[in-house]
Amino acid sequence: MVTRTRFDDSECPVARSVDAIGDWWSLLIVRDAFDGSRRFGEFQRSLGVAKNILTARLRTLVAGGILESVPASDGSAYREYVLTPKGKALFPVIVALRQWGEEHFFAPGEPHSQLVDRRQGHRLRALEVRSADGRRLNPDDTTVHKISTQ
Amino acid sequence: MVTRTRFDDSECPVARSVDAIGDWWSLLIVRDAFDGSRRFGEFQRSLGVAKNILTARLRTLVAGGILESVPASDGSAYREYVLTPKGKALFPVIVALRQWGEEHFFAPGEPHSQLVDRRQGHRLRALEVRSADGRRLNPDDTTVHKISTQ
DNA sequence: GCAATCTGGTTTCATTTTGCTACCAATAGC
DNA sequence: GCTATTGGTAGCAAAATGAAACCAGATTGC
Repeated sequence: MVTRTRFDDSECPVARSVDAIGDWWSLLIVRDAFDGSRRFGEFQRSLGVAKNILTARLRTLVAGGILESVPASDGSAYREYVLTPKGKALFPVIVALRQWGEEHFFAPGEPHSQLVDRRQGHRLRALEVRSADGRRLNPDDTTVHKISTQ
Repeated sequence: MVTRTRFDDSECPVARSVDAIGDWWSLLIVRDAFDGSRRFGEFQRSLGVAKNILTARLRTLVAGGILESVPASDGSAYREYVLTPKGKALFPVIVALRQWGEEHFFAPGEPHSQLVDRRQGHRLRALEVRSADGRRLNPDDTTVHKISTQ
């Protein structure tokens, strides 16, 4: 699961990312973690996922360095799952998925949960893909160099 | 598959997005489409996926309005699969996944494919989550309003 | 114009993953 | 101590996945 080299495409960063979080539950677990869920039971109630599946996903995410298992913050003997820096770096991915979903899966005016700026309570600005010198880029303005040495 | 209300979380845009593209192959198909793949055989060779699975995924993506089946651009009788506007709107998602992958799954100097600005051949700027008034936001600077009427 | 090949699938079947339910040990509350 | 909650595991049925064989229509070579 963690090292799943199913095809010869592994020099692509997108493929490695998808390998790490590209299944139905993992992304939603990460989303819940951003929303403040920490405990096994919180994830389980929020997602309605079977417990054995949740166990497996949490283990994979911990093994992948996306979540970390830490002592519970309430002083009890239980554990909590919190995002590592690597996990927090998924923020733009979650925001991108959220904005795409808002735009394409809800009728105008249809209610949905909303991610807002804590300071002002406003919706976020739409993500923009930009060049190194700051121009806004559309898909057609970019191209993939097959291999590069960073 | 298209309407898979597996849990009561469907007012969340992230969940609907993940429902549409959140499996291993769909995101990679979309990535390939951004990279210029159009034909069944191109996707199949690029991904190494079983043909029956690819058939199913392409059908789901077309049904979801992400890809569109159009007559082949070379004048032959075959079909091609191209991104719809809704599919092209996934660009920030793919870029976010790519940048996260570059950052966390490659050793410094390890070669990988790279998405570059076509005009200058430079790497893209890292995506930034910003508030409506332009401040850069970290995960902790945001919060989720459970329900909102757009 | 005919055979050979290529494209884009479908079918079949074995394997893997998922998900539901029941169960269970350790902890917490009282 | 007794009971409820937390955080799992075990067993099993159903669904998804994947490999391989097969196939029809389009295209190419000659």
